[in-house]
Amino acid sequence: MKEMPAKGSGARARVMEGLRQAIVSGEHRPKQPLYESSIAAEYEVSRTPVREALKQLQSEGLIEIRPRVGTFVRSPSRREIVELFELKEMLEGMAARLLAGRGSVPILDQLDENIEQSSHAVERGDTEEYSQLVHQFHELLVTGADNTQLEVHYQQLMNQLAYHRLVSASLTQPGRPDVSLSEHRRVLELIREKDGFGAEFAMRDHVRSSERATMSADDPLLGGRPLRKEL
Amino acid sequence: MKEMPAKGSGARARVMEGLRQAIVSGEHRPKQPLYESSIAAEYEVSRTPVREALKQLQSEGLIEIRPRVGTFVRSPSRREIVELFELKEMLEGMAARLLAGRGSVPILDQLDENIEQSSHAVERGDTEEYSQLVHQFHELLVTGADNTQLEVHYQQLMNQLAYHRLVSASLTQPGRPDVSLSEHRRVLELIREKDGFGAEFAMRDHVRSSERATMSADDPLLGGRPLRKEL
DNA sequence: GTTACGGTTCTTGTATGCAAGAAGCTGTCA
DNA sequence: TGACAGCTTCTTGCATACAAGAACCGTAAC
Repeated sequence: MKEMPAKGSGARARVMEGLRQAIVSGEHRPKQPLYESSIAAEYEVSRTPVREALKQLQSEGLIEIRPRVGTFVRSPSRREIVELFELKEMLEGMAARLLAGRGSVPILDQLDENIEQSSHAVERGDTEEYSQLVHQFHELLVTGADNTQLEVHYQQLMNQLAYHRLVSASLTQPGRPDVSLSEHRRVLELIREKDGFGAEFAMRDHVRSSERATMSADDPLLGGRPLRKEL
Repeated sequence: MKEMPAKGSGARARVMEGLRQAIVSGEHRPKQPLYESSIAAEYEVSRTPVREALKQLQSEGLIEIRPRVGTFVRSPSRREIVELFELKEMLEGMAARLLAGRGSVPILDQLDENIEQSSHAVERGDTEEYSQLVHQFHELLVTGADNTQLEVHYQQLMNQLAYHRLVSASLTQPGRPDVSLSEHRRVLELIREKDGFGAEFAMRDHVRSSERATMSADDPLLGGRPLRKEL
């Protein structure tokens, strides 16, 4: 009916990308209802592609569809967050080990560059900038592992966590950025030394450390209360 | 239109469950086309719930939808299989470690029982029976870790691998069942001793050992050719 | 005040019709 | 014989109409 081609391929893909972005970024708050008809109107498509997109997002754990009732943005419980961090620890540890085993690849230079920029950001006390660099560091690591399946599961996991929101909150704790940065340095060092298991465990330690910092921080989108009190 | 209630809830759930089972079990062979209209007719529903089910199965990596062309059962490439095993190693290692950390839980007795039965099956040379017990052992381990997120990712991974098919093939190699069983014993032993990291690494070693056996075995559903030659 | 009941109005679930694009076939021409 | 253009016939993609169930609100009885 409408001939607006918009972006890439079909209507469903467009809707899914838009919704996922909106949910992960926090634009759509947890528990918020998502009406098929509203979304359809917003994207100027019919309900059919919207429904298909919603079903896929449900598979990814981002939303919850209660039959004949409604669709809602899902917010992980405290227990789920702990579980997701446990998984994150394994996946990122795996990434570090695999990357160490790949020898010298260009991505290592990007990681060096990241550490360099992070160092400056921390010195300046620019937590917003550092927060993004942290995100990039972890992304580079997982990408550099060169394992597509790992990447897929990792992305799904991170979407559920709405990770960048959490980490931003954790970095406001005094001293946390310095600790975080030195842990990043240590991981990269071991990767450069091709010490696979050393890198894996340094990374796993780092994730646990980051988890502790995150869980004791306040998340502004969860009502500003510490996560440790949520459940 | 038809009032056959069949199983549980809605048409989509029924179709999805049926299709997933058919694909994972090998009833639908790789590369085989799946026509929406045929499936709709088979389940006596319209194309709409079928389409939604297919989209979800695509998210899980079981099928591939080529727009305006058709839907096909996906078969992982050799590279993907290697990647999936690398993930499996981490996830099952994690499960063993978590289970060791839980202390004495009833599931440990089920694992003992499993080892007991496995022992008899191996002695009798009943590889079919042992194959199922292997499957159960790994399932029990992951379930016993008591981490829902882990379970979800694990199940998704195993569905993609069509794991039980692969493992059946690997167990036909002479001596393999004995090695496999003794590795299972070792893992459970370390779990009983509450040695988390010991259990994790014993399990990871076991998965790698199992991977090597699998990759050199013939898979009857992949044309009977060794996987190592596929790509 | 509280509770039970009925109807209204939402929501999502499913069926169906039509459009768009891809693959393959067929006939023609060089 | 080989190649190419056009058509036929498939497929999925999307839009729309209708059905079914859930939540909610108002009313009446206790």
